[in-house]
Amino acid sequence: MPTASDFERLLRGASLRVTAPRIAVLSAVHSHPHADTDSIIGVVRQNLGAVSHQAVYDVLRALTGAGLLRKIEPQGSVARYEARVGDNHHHVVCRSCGAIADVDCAVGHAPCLDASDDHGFVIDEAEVIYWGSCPECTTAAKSS
Amino acid sequence: MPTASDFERLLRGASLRVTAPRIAVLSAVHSHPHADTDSIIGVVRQNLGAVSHQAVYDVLRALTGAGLLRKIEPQGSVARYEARVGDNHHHVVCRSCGAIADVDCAVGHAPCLDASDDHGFVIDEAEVIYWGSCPECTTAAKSS
DNA sequence: CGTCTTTTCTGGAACGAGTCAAGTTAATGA
DNA sequence: TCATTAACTTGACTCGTTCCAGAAAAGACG
Repeated sequence: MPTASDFERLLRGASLRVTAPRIAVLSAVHSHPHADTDSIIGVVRQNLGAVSHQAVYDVLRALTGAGLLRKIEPQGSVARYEARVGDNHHHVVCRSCGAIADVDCAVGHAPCLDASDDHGFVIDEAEVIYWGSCPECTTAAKSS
Repeated sequence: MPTASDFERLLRGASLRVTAPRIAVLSAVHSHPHADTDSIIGVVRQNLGAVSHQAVYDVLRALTGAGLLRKIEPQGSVARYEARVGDNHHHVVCRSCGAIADVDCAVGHAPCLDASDDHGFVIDEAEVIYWGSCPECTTAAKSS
């Protein structure tokens, strides 16, 4: 678990000003991976007291733009953020409860970039979402 | 290009009532793949005259639920629909203009279902979105 | 340390895709 | 043809997100 000064270094490294809300948001996302904006606002307020939702939205956008956070938004879900960046990993999403888990890239380190016919597109990233049922929901479904 | 009676057959096959709005929506999605809801409403109204947006939303949900349409919603885009269903194909999306093209599954017929570590999830579908730049935007970027 | 400039934060209003609810219309099947 | 029930219309409304204008704070410079 990184400390406040780690986050400060991250921010400076991205030439972003160091502010309490930014540290708090970074910390919240690190400790709550895949959290939606509302939860992040909640966690930030627990640590800092009153912070406007606007500030959190701005911070999230700034950090996402700087590559410090990654935004994911599976179908039917609101925007979620995670702190694991730069390692091209993917996600499993549970159809019934919406739980999200990380999955490393299946076939090696970054092979998903091959499409069979790219229609002339220059592809720079492949985003994969696996849909299914999480262990809890699978168990619940069987026992019913 | 399927005809109205083809669509009628599709609807009956899914035990759905055959109504003008449904035929019009099916037809619109077939002729405008990857169209967003608003465009679909526009096309449907061109063919039928007044149709409430609510009706189109209902129809889209019913048809998606019945497996006659597929809903896709890449990040930063509104919901889009397509009529190619059941063949597990994927999409390339242009980062700058939002263009979408179909891509067949890369590694064979349905291999994407393997994740390296599934965390106990039971996976039934892999959804892949390739991000990049379409031919037009690539050319435009180079020449500038 | 104090001032200036720039960026960020606050609070509130606004936006837009999508949903809800109640009543009417029309497709289906007997 | 009639009853049943699914589908459509209308209009208000929710909710995540963004925009705006002014106030506050951070970093730069003398």
